[in-house]
Amino acid sequence: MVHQPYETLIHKSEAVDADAMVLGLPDVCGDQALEASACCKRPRGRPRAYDPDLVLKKALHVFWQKGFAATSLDDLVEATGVNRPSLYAGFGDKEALYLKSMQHYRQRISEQLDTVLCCNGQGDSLTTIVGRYFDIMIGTYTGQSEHPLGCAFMCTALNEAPQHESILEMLQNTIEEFDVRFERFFIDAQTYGCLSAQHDPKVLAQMIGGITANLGVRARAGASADELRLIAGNMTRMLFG
Amino acid sequence: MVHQPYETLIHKSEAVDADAMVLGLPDVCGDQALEASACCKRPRGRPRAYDPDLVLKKALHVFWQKGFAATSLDDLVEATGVNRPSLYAGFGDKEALYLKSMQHYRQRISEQLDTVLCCNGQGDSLTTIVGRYFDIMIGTYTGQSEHPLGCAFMCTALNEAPQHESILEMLQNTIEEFDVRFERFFIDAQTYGCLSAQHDPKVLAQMIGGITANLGVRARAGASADELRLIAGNMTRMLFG
DNA sequence: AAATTTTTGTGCGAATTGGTACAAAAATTT
DNA sequence: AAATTTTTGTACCAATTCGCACAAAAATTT
Repeated sequence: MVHQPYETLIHKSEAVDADAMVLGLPDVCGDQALEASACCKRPRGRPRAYDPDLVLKKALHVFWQKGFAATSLDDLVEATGVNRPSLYAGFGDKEALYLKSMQHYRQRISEQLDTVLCCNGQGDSLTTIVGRYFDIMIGTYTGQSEHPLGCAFMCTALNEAPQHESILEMLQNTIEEFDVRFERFFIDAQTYGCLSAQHDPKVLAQMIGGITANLGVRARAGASADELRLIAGNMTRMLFG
Repeated sequence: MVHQPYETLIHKSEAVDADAMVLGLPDVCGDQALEASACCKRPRGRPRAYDPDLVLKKALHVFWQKGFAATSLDDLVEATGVNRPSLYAGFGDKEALYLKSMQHYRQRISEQLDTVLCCNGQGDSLTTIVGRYFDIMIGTYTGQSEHPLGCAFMCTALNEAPQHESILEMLQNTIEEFDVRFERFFIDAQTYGCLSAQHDPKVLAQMIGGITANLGVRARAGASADELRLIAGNMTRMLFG
């Protein structure tokens, strides 16, 4: 079996990558992937000349800047330093590579949020925690380039959603994950007495989503991190202050 | 002077179209455009076989669905029924046509909002007016196709902004116009006693922007008009109720 | 009716696109 | 060392891309 990224062939139109992330599956589909993750012993054939995670990071940056459709394989080859057939063998076609890059992005943010978004009633106040959350998002929205790139999901995935079933599903999963995460957070906050029972956690979560969306949009339109922090602060104060 | 859409050649990287809309200039650049708008007498050459506004509307629909980059001129020719050189002569290149289509979209919404977004203290309550605003937006976000297309600006213009100066500027203008409009609305509401002086109109306007963004995103991800109305209602109640 | 002006429509062409065939290379296994 | 397995790199292909040249068509003006 050579040059057959079977993973993408099978799961193409399912919410693979979301599940893959949850299950911790590798996001490379070459033949070396399985054995490499199963055991530390080096696999059989010629070793891969690139670091898959680094490639995904670099690919993400191109997609983030130019969008999915306007990013050519030549762009990706140039940015990653990996030539075309290797990209193909390792990650599947352009769409699969995009999905994996976006999962990379999603997971990176997800891990950051894990360290911050936790309310057990003993740590900082709700507004402090939410403020920290916004700082993280503002950081990713403005810190990728000299020109702020905004939210990768809203700025690139939304555009493709109607034409690419798999991207639409990833988008839906991401929104759902976001909602659930914040709903749980606010429920916890209520049980630990950090938030009055008057508030509806679901609605608050959607509110956070709206503010986040606002920040992501304004960043892409050129707003600086300082401007965004000001906006986020105003919003947070209005909601909880 | 034949087949020279001079308008686009000159103003390419300025915020033409935004100004053009404000000034009421025509969004066709063929040679018949000027005289046709100046006087009702028919211009000199062969008459145009298409209705410019209808073409923009049809072009918008394609851009809205597929995004700017993934929309080919063949798509546009097929959707509008106007062949390639005529599109070119009438509207300029693909980017110019996209900009004009988006201005069409923006103006259409703007006119709808004019009829609703007015607070003189004698009509309906603030929540009623805001509710009507959201109904309009939800209508445009879900009413263009069997599958909801979301917000055309967020879903397509955001994607292109870093690569196309003119699209970025249009985006900035649109955001600015939105903010100003709602800030004024809330200031009026305060002067007429419909809104307590505690609220900051600027922050409230950004809040509305956030909620709107949220709706636009969720629509593109497949949310129905009913779901969106529920969300908008919850948000509105949290802010003003 | 001839001249002029503008739009239309066919058809093309240079460039770019995504994807792949195939042999060489680099590792492990026997 | 020979065989096997996997990745790499060159080169290429068919399809599509955007934009335009040029003549025919349809109107007004002289």
